Amino acid sequence: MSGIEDVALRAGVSKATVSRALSGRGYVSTVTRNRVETAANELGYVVSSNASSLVTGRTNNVGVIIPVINQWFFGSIIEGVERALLDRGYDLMLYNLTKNTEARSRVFEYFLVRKRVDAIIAVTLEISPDEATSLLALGKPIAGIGGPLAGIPTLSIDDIAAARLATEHLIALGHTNIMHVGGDSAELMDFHVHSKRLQGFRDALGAAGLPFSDESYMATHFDIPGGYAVAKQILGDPRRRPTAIFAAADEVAIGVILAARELGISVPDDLSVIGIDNHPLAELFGLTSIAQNPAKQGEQAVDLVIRQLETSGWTPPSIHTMVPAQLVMRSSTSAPRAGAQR
Amino acid sequence: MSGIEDVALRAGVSKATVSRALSGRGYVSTVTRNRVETAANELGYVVSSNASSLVTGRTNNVGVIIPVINQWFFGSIIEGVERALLDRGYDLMLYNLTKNTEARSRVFEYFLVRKRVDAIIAVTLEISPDEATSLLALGKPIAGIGGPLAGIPTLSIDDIAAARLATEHLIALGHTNIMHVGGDSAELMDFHVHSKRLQGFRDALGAAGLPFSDESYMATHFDIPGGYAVAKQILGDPRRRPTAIFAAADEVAIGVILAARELGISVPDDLSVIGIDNHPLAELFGLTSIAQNPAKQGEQAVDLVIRQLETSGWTPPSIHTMVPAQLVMRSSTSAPRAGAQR
DNA sequence: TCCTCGTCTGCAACCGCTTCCAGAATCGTA
DNA sequence: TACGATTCTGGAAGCGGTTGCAGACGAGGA
Repeated sequence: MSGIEDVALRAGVSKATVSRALSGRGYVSTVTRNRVETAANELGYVVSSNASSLVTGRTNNVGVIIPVINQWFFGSIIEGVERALLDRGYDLMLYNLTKNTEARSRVFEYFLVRKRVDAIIAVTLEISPDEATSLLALGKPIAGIGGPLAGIPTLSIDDIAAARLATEHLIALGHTNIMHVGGDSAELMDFHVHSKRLQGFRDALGAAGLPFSDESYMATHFDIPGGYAVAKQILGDPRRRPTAIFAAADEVAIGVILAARELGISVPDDLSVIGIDNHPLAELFGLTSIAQNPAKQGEQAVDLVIRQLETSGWTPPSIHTMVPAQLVMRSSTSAPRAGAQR
Repeated sequence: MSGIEDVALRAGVSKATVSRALSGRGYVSTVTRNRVETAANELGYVVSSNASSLVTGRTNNVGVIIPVINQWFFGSIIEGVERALLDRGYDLMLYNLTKNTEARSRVFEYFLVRKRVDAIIAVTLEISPDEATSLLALGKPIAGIGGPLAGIPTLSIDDIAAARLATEHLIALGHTNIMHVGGDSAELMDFHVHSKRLQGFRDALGAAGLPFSDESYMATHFDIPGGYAVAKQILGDPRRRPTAIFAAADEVAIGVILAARELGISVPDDLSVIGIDNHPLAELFGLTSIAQNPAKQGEQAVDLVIRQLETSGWTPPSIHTMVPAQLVMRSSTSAPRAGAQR
């Protein structure tokens, strides 16, 4: 492990010049730069990011706080963030923030604080006021996916609009008896999501003059088994069965489709199903969906914090940005069978 | 941002004593320690891990190199690794090593080298000899999940045994016409996996005196659509249809089940299906499987590197360790229908 | 010709902590 | 009482870089 001194010796220059040559800061003549570079290569020299960080105050790390890893939406975000960070020369430090309060407070009180990250990306964080305060108190660039979160710039699809879009699609097809299967608010996702998608659903129903009641909505886990379980209940009673179901996520929708198949209910002839996400499995199930792109949201969040880091003085508006989401039509939705309405 | 000097002043001691008091190394009287601690708390002091790393040479980071994030097996590993690392006071630096050669070499030549991690966990790495050399050259503790990998300790289930176990289960039920759907070797997984699971399949067939031919095996993508697509082919021709399919992964197996359902083939009456993983969705599909626990494998890998880091002189044997995998019986396998054999 | 300015380089002072070393204080025991 | 061992503390030297400052040099302008 050779140090900068060794390179300096070998190149016949001072440490300062080596530093300047290698980092590209300050004046260095071309010939000197080349000498330094070859010397560094020959020695296999690589700067100690610790030493460098110590004086510059920059770690070139970005912390990512995320509540779940093993789920399409979250995994995609991580992939997008990771790629974008590496492209810009930053490393990704991953913190899986579960509801486990012990590990949770440890992240806030211990890990994030030790001056190890330059910026933070918080993904669909259900955050307590205290936690928000500690985050802000770090004085570091932050961006959130999900939200809105007071005081920090966030981005996500417009959940209300997406839900409205999905519902309107069903209404436009002629459905009047539509149910919504949404997220359980105890789930570990930004709780706004669930209420907003429900809100969009209600808005669309209202705008079309369709009734909304307690029976129009059921909550479940945000995954395939969750959708399956609740659909088994909903579809079990033929007299109460809707002609269409809007699921708050594709995974839930797929569970619904599986349940319908098991019950001999044809999709879309007897039941139209629509979800949100455009999950990779949507194609296989012919699932009509509202597409969003979590990987891209990750990249955008990276842009937000990196730009803040690299253009001094610039601060993004602490505002919630809506990214677009479009309808992707497939075969799980169609006009209701004639006479199928109650 | 107060430094150690401020704490020293406030506590009326020297920097050296503050350092000792806070790190718990060396002699410090109880009363002094308390004074230092309250001073530190009052100032909200927290050590700069950079400065500390610079002198100790320890970063308290562990790098994780992983080819895929958004898949159950890999996501689970990350979860397990993350939890185990945080428990031990280490941070997780994530490197998603795709086949993209540019990003790939960047990880090897740039990121891993900058003295930013104390150890490395490599997950199912298809690694070139050059890359292996650079990894070893870092001189840092490494552990791998998957493998074996020359020169580094690795761990995984015994793929041959797991495949044999799965196949033997089918044979014990009375099946004689069994097909294997395995991974595409172009896939981004440790290629050993595919060939080993095929090997275990062949071994079991051979041991039972059953024939193996080109028609006994098909390769596909290691996911649900992959299993679905290939099963559509396999099951499309009733005369060639096996009575049982051993899929190399549960996701593939689920794709097979979905295809079978669509073709009106009853599982398990007309077709038994078994997979490997015990994926969370296995339950929903009643899928019999060989269970493995990737999160736990992640924890074990962490143990391997951390122990190496913390007990000086200790080096784990550069050996491949097999972790257990057991049969989980569900409803997707049964004896073949009488007379169903060719 | 002289001066100014931009380019290039080295010296040395840090960045914030850890740790070696030496000296002081306390303690146990001969 | 004396003395070695043990506990406790501070001074100071780094860890490996970056950067402000100043000096040297060549070129262009007055």
